[in-house]
Amino acid sequence: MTSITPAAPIGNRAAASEARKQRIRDAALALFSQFGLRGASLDAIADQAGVSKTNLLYYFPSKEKLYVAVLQQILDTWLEPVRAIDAEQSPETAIGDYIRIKVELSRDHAQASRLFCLEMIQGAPLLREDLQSNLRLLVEEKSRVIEGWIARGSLRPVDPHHLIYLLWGTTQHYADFAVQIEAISGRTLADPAFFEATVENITRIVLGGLLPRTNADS
Amino acid sequence: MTSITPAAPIGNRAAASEARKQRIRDAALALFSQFGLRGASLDAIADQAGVSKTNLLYYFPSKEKLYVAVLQQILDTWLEPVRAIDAEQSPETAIGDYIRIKVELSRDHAQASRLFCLEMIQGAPLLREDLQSNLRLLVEEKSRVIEGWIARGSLRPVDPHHLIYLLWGTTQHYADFAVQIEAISGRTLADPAFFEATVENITRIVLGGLLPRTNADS
DNA sequence: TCCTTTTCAGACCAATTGGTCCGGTGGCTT
DNA sequence: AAGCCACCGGACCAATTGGTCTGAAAAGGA
Repeated sequence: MTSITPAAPIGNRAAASEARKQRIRDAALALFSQFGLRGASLDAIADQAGVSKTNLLYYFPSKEKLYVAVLQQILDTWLEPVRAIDAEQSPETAIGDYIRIKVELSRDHAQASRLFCLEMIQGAPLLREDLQSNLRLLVEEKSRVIEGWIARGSLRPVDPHHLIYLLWGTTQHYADFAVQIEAISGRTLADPAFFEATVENITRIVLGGLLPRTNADS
Repeated sequence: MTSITPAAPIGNRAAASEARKQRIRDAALALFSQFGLRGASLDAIADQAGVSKTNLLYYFPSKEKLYVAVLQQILDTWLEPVRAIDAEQSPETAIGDYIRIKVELSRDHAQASRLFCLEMIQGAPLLREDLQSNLRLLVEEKSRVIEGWIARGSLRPVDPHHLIYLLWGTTQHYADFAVQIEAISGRTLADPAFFEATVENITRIVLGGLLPRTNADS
């Protein structure tokens, strides 16, 4: 409790320990994201992490604690792009940037995206509080930014909530349904051309719309 | 094997039997969609269905068989709206109708949507074949319809695949992430006003786009 | 050096898992 | 009436589960 972690060198001990914990978290993410909290066994996680089950339980005192630890590490990463939305930017660049970053996340942290999705499907028993307070406030804040754009005339009228849901749903889809997408189009976000096409098409639909433009509407 | 099911009256016996099977399937859908294949126990399913575990295993010889039976019942329902897309329709009504039907599905069959999502996240080990053959062909067929619209000038250029993914992802989102949406906006698709707002906003964004219309582009 | 604290693993445990066995019960045909 | 057979449930089983206990290396400070 009163231990002062030595700042500079980080004793070999602590470093190795932290590395082990991270290996365990990574293994847990891989298995939890595939089989869920109840579906993944500690044996399998310990095995994949290359440590004994006892050792795993030494670092994380229970399965649920481990699960929460993994989730927590994800959450911040996930909301970061939302926080970055700024009223000073033009809606074009703000939304365009957001789409690109979210698709990058779907490419680079697909497992995290899937675990988050799993947790939501199950009713988010461990995150509900967080959602109702922090996330809600964040969304309200960004909604006002969007409403500002609309009032200023630089965005056509739309309910900010539904816009945010559409952006979330669309971008997450490329991580969570990667198997389906690969089965259908034979491509993956790992393919740079497909990645760019994804960003480009989503952006074009959301910003420009699908219907041809007549010069007779607002 | 050689039994000929009596067509008209359906003996009390067979009717009760079928009713039981359906109750089991419903219970299985509820629990599988929440905890996944490995996370849901046969005990819990039998309990929720109001039958003994032995009786459940009498109708469905193994857990996996039951799981597949439930999935199969979902698949057709799910692809129905895609099949309905028709080249003769205008893209406006075709896409508008599709969005409305999918949001209705998200409202009325949220559990089915979630189970489908779970299966995808896990890599769809039981559906992979189906995806690579049937679904792929269906998507290719509808892609050509969309390309026809574009060629005809009634739709702005877009990659049909990404358009389909966007529609899937957005509409599914309201079922799979219902908890999140409720935590943030306090509304549910069960609320008719919220349902209409959802359909309306998605349609407006996809068809009309967000950027204000200048009279200086295609 | 000695002693405390951290770190780690093998043996073990009670509970739960998917699934089987056996014995019944009630409807339907002959 | 009689017997066949679809139907159903309680007892049971081997395997796996999350988690504990005991005890020993391996540091690190004195």
